[in-house]
This record gives sequence, C-alpha cells and structure tokens, in this order.
Amino acid sequence: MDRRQEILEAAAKSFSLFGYKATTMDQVAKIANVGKGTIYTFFANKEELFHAIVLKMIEEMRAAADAAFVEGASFQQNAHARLMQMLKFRETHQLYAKLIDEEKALRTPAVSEVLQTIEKEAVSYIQEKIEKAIAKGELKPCDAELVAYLLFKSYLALVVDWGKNHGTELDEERIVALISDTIFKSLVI
Amino acid sequence: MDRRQEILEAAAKSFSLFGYKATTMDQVAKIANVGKGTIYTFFANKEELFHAIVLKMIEEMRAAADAAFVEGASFQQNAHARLMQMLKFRETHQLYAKLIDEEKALRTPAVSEVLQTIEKEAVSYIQEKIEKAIAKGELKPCDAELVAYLLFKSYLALVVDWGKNHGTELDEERIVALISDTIFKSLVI
DNA sequence: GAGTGACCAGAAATGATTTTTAGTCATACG
DNA sequence: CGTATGACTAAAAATCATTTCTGGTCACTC
Repeated sequence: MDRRQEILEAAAKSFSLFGYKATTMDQVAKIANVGKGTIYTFFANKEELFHAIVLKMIEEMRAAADAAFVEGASFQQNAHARLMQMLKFRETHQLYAKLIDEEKALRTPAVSEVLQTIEKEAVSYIQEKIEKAIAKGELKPCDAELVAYLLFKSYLALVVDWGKNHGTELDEERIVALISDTIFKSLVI
Repeated sequence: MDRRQEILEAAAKSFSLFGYKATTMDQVAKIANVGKGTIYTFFANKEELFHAIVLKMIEEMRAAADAAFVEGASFQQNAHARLMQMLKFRETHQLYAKLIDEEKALRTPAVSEVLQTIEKEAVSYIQEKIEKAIAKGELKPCDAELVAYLLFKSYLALVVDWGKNHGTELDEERIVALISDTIFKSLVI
C-alpha cells in the first residue's frame, strides 16, 4: 500500500464528505492511517492536497463527457450530450456537489478558486472539441474560445439557473430546440 | 413639500449611499426631517420603503433602455443597444451599483431578492420587445420567454462575467459579431 | 387626527477567553 | 541513515457574556 495513495484516498473521502473547510489534516491522517507529518512529505500544504484531489475529479469529468460521445452523431448532438454530462456532474459527483454547497454557504476562498478552475476547464474542453470540429470541416471557422464560453454559460443558465427562479426545471427538449435554433444555427456546416 | 415625497427622496439618497443594511430608519427620518413614526404612516416597514425605491429605479432602467431605441434601426441593433444600456446601469446607477456590492459582500437577503426582481424585470422587458417584434413581423415566431432569458444571460456572461475571469474586457464589436452570428441568426426574418 | 420621539425587545456588534488546527521538527524506529 | 511520527506552537476560529444598535410601536402633543 502506497502511502501517497492512501493519503489521496483518505483526503478524497473526507473532502467529499465534509467539504474543504471542515476537513482537518488530523482527520485525513487518521483515515489514511499515517502520522500527520507524513502528509507533508507528499503535499506542501492542505491546499495542494486539495488541488490534487480536484485535478483527479476534473479528469473524471472529462472522461464522463467523453463517454457521452456517440460515433456518427452530429457535432451538435455530441456537444449537447457532453455539456449535459458535465452539468449533471455537479449533482452526481459527491465532491463537486459538496463544493458547490460550501461555496454558497461558507464562501471559502480556496473553494471559490477551485470552482472557477473547474469551469475554466469545462470551457477549455468545449473549445478543444470545437477546434477539432473546425479542423475536420464539421463546423464553420469561428472564434472557438468565445463560442465555447457562450455555449457553456448558456447551458448553465438554462439547465441550472432557470430552475432556481422559475421553480420548475426546463425540459431537455426545449433546451435542445432553443440552442439548435439559435447558437448552433450559424456554426453547423 | 409632500412628506411622503421627502421620505422617498431621503431613503433613495441613503440607500444609494450606504446600501440597504447600513441605512437606518432613524437616519432616513433625520434626512427627511420627519419623526421616525411618520415613515411608518406611509410604509409598513423598512423593506416596503426599499421596494418603493427600487420600483422607481426599475422605471428609470426601462426609460434608459427605451431611450436607446433608434427609429429605423434593425431589431437586432436596437435589442443590442437596449441590453447594453441595461447592463451599463449596473455601474452607472448609484443604487444599483451599491446593491451589487452589498450582495457580494454582505449577502443581505432583502438585497438578493431585490436584485433577482430587477433581473426578472429586465428579462420581461426584453420578452415584451421580442413579442412586439414578432407581432410586427420583424422576427420569426419563437419562444419569447426563453429567448429573452437566453439573450439576457448571454449578454450578462459576455459583458459582465467575462472580464472577471479573463482580466480584460471583451470589446463590443466582438460581442455584436458573436451574438448576431449565433443567437440572432435564426430569429431575424 | 396627524406627527412625533422616548421606549422596548430582539438582533447584531464587541471583545475577552477558550478551543481548534495547519504546519513544524526533535525524536523514535526500521 | 532516512523515513515516519505525533507532541508542540502560533495563529485562526469558535464561544460566550456583555454592550450597543435598530426596527417598530404607541402614549402623548400640538
């Protein structure tokens, strides 16, 4: 049993269960069955340990989004599936959900930072896909960074924000209809 | 001099200068040169007084947006001008700016509520314009509520949020180009 | 009868005191 | 040796008793 690995697993468990602030280094050490000092031979401080965990989560998110890909489906359909997958992650993935709660309730700065990082990562991911699609001739050339940003923010607004004000969730078909009518209209070749 | 009017002016001044929480009823009474009890003959409580002030501000915002209208310009151009005007209001209008600060720093519930109301009002305003344009045959029929929501959130993201992550403001031409390429593409007749 | 400000109860600020916790390092151990 | 450890520390955070503030009322005034 790799000590570093034990620590990572213990930290992942604790951060997922209690969030960033409520996770203490003593607790991680206890769960991992190591002395507290040992943690500091692998990670400079609590925040770096946290970052390592979050990085792993980002990998999982990319993997989940990639898994939504369907060979032969249109770029639009795949982009939709990927975006929905990433947004579902906010509720599905225990750590992600916990961090969102903590951000709302506590405003822990380390958490706010990390959540921004995750969003940036999601936008980069979309941007990548757009650029590849342009290279393959599936999409017209466009400002990929901007379009990725607009797409992500639009999905966030329609899938996540809408429900908060209007009480009732927006159903997926209406979203697809709207987005493919508008944003995608000019992109698809 | 109308006592009610004096109170409204005093309250507007104080809320704009100090925000909701830091404005005390004693202070409003002093500025308005009335006894504190007098305020309560016109307004049931602090929150209702606040609402009255905010309602006035919403009127001003609509008026500012209407003032951006140019006879003969395309719907798209006018919608852009109107949205930009409303978003500028966040920095321009002292009360609006103050409330945004207070929301970020204090999370005063009354302020969060009111800010949501203002956003809803802005979306309704856009929705109105879209519906009129559809009736006039300037736009294709569409789900006006959804499109208004998407438009507003997109502008908010591009004009307000973008700068926060990327450091540098997004310039207006790029925004126009993107939005007219995407969202408007399918709407305009 | 409209207007007022002293008054009150509950909320919030203050600050002294205690507890918790991230990070260190002298020591034990293999 | 060098790696792991947990007692230790300084600083941050929680707690709590006390004081101050503030929204709202109402007996009184003019």
